Amino acid sequence: MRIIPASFYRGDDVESIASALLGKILVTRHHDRITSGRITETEAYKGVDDKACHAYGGKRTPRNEVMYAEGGHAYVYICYGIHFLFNVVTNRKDHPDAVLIRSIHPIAGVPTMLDRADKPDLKPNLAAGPGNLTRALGITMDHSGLTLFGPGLHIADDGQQLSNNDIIATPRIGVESAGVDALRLYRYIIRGNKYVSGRRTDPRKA
DNA sequence: GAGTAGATCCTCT
DNA sequence: GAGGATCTACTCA
Repeated sequence: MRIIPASFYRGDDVESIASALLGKILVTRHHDRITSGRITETEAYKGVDDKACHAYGGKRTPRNEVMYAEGGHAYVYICYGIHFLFNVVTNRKDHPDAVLIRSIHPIAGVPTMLDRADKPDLKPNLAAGPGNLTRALGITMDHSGLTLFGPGLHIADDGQQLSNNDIIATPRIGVESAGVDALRLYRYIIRGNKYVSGRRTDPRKA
């Protein structure tokens, strides 16, 4: 198991990076409590040209400033006032691409995750969906701006390989206000994996 | 099993 | 003051 190097995040093809992150291991350590899980669902957000992206049109605010940092940083923000959402910043400095990590398959520290999520036993939704994921892993605004190579937060590769057949691309969730950009196949999930957010309504049906 | 509505509060305009 | 990259419980078939 090795920590993914900075070069992995600094390419300019955020779609490739988003699909390549599937199967990798996301690890957090907080007060010596280690929690980790295999990434099963991601979404690509393609910088200034993507209407669903916080940096669309070059928008730059204190909140999204981290997106303009060099690839390999964590971008965490609060959504709907209650959920933390965890993104991986990609591309070079001043190119604000990001990959939203939506779901993991819990591996290490399951009791800790259950404790944080206030759930009695392990179910597929323990860390499925971006809000549930950050809650289970203990990710908060304190993690925003950190690099993904430190002891408290990193993404590792345990050598597992996924073929193109194992990966499904779908439209992203919850971004219908982004018009045609909402239809782009920028969401990636592992085929047949239970540990994926189970939103039951398709935002495109309307 | 599928669809709907309410909770909740930060950020930006 | 409006809107948002969500989640969960509830209702209905």
